[in-house]
Amino acid sequence: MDLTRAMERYVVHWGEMGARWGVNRSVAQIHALLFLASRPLTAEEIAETLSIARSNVSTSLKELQGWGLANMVHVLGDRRDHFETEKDVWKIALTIVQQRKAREIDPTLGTLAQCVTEAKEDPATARDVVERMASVLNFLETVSVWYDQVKDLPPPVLMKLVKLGARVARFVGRRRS
Amino acid sequence: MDLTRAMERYVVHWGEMGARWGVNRSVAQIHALLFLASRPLTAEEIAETLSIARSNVSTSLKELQGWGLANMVHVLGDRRDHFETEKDVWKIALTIVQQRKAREIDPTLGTLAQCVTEAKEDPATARDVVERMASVLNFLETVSVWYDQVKDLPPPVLMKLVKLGARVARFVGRRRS
DNA sequence: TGGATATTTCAGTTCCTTCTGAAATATCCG
DNA sequence: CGGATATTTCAGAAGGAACTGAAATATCCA
Repeated sequence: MDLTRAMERYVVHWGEMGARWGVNRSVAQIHALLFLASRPLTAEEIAETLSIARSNVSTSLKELQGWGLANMVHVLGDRRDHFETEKDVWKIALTIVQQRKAREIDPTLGTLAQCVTEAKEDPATARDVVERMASVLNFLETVSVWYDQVKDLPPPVLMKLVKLGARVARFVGRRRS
Repeated sequence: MDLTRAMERYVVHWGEMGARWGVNRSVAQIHALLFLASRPLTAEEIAETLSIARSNVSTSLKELQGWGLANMVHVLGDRRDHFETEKDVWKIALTIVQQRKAREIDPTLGTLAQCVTEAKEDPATARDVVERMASVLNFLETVSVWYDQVKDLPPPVLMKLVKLGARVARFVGRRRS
């Protein structure tokens, strides 16, 4: 696929952003490309457009599918697999958050809970240390519960919630200043 | 410093979490150690406790200070620099978000704005492509503005906001089901 | 001032992830 | 079936971030 200068810049930047957040650069670039593309793309096209090896595209697409960020679709009369992605930014963001929560936060909750339990039983671990561990656990649990409660809201409602939060913030801010 | 089993596990896990989010493992481990520690630590102590090179600790501490996540303090009668970190999890979280926003989101807003402008002027870039770029820009701007409005709230108020959001979510959820 | 202690810098090494190209496998269709 | 096309797998190469140890620098105090 031909990329205009602006599109190329977008894709490259997205790749860099991904890299900074622990996402493979190729994976992030491919996702950006699929997001911009006006039609599903074949792996071959992706490889050519981004100048990366065909095999790399194959692996990265698997990765994206695993994250729920790319779908395989078929075009009538074309044997090849085509790929597309969700175009609603809010939905994409929610998917990413959901995945990272499931893969990283939830296991962390488990580990931290164990650490706290173990630390409590161990007299060698100072009380204040245990309390700090517990405060992190509590923080992550709070954020986690909150996420589970808002995650199923449709994007427009979510948007309103955000704006509501901002309004409350302004109100509280005025009272404090 | 001596680490109990639970503490060691905590520190190691935190290092791994950091690595997954694009934070240097040593940096994350050091921050976790300082967070747990009941008193400021010297670089030497940190190096020994974590079994990493003294020079590595030096660099990592600089990094943490740059993020506003570690402070140098001095202990009476001790020439060496000691380091400590904020112990309030909410404050730590806000600091991290703030830093990542400043370093990554804000520059991205600039780049995206340029991409959109350029794409709009370029007839070779399809209209729907420009619109998708713009939707990402808009999304990041919304989140950004929201953050700027809530970032100065004291943690307890923030906590209430989160709970309020959850309540609204339940309410909306009930109406929809 | 000079020796001792503490810290930083940096070139080179190590380690790990990512990427490639070739081969293997799968799928399609005449 | 068999040739053509498409996809995946995987061993090795490349590249880059992180780490180390040694040397340089800074700081302190007798």
